[in-house]
Amino acid sequence: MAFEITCSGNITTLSGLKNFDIESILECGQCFRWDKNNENDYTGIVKDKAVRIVQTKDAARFYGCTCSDFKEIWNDYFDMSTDYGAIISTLTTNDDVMKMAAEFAPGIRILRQPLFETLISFIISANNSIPNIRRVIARLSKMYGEKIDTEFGAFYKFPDPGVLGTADVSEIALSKAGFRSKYIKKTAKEFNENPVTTDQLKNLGYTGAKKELMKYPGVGAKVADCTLLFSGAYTNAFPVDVWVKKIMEELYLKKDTPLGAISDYASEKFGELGGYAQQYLFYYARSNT
DNA sequence: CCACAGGACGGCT
DNA sequence: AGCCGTCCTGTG
Repeated sequence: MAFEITCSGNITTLSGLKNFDIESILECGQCFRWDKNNENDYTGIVKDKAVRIVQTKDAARFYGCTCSDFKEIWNDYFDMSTDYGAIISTLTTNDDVMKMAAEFAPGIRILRQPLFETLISFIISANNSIPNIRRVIARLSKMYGEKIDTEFGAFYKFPDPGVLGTADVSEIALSKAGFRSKYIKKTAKEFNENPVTTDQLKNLGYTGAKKELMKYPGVGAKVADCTLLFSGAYTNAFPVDVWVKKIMEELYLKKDTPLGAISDYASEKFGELGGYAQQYLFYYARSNT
């Protein structure tokens, strides 16, 4: 690995980081459960592990994180084994648009998040705003997730499929998920009765995995692509939402290009790196338009 | 009061 | 197969 790890009890420090900017990573729309305490200072929970991360330049300190926690959870979650410098280098060759987008936020990384949490989170994201998505997920976790107390606050685990799958839709609706409440319940129920793993999705191939996810109620092409990308299953997944549609039409294509045509173009142009390209473009579009 | 937000669904043709 | 009205909730 290119960076160095120093462990001291409950604190793990990374130094010599490249292409790692905690704000870009946590606020580029791929995750919804991190809270900003200060500049470059975030707390969050993944599975049953809560952590506080404070970054200064090319170093990041993880509080509430032992060396084995980092190796078991966070190293994979933050995709630390991937060389983002090489990805940017490939994407920006002969492509001034990608050059501009990647230079805007070279510290973005694609998180490898738990599959069920990612699936439900992006069902909630349909026709919804990020602040509202965050509130709904926080309420569901508090209602149905196990409480985890730490030195830097209380956290709630993301609910298990069995719990969400057996809850009443009217009760789930108290989270303000609206018309998505019935999708949350049904998808959780189906997932619990027939669990799917990231490895199983990888064995299906991208197209097969996407079709499999689209069997769940509330999951269309965009939600399926987000789930495949942000759970670490397929880096070629290229979610096309209104922002990506807009900037792809503006910078590469022309107005009123159908969603499917944008997907095809991205697949042809970016290939296996489509997901990374999507994040640079998305973050650039959201921040500059 | 109305428009619209980081889509999916169902009922049309 | 493609088009289009509708859908909870929060914000402007």
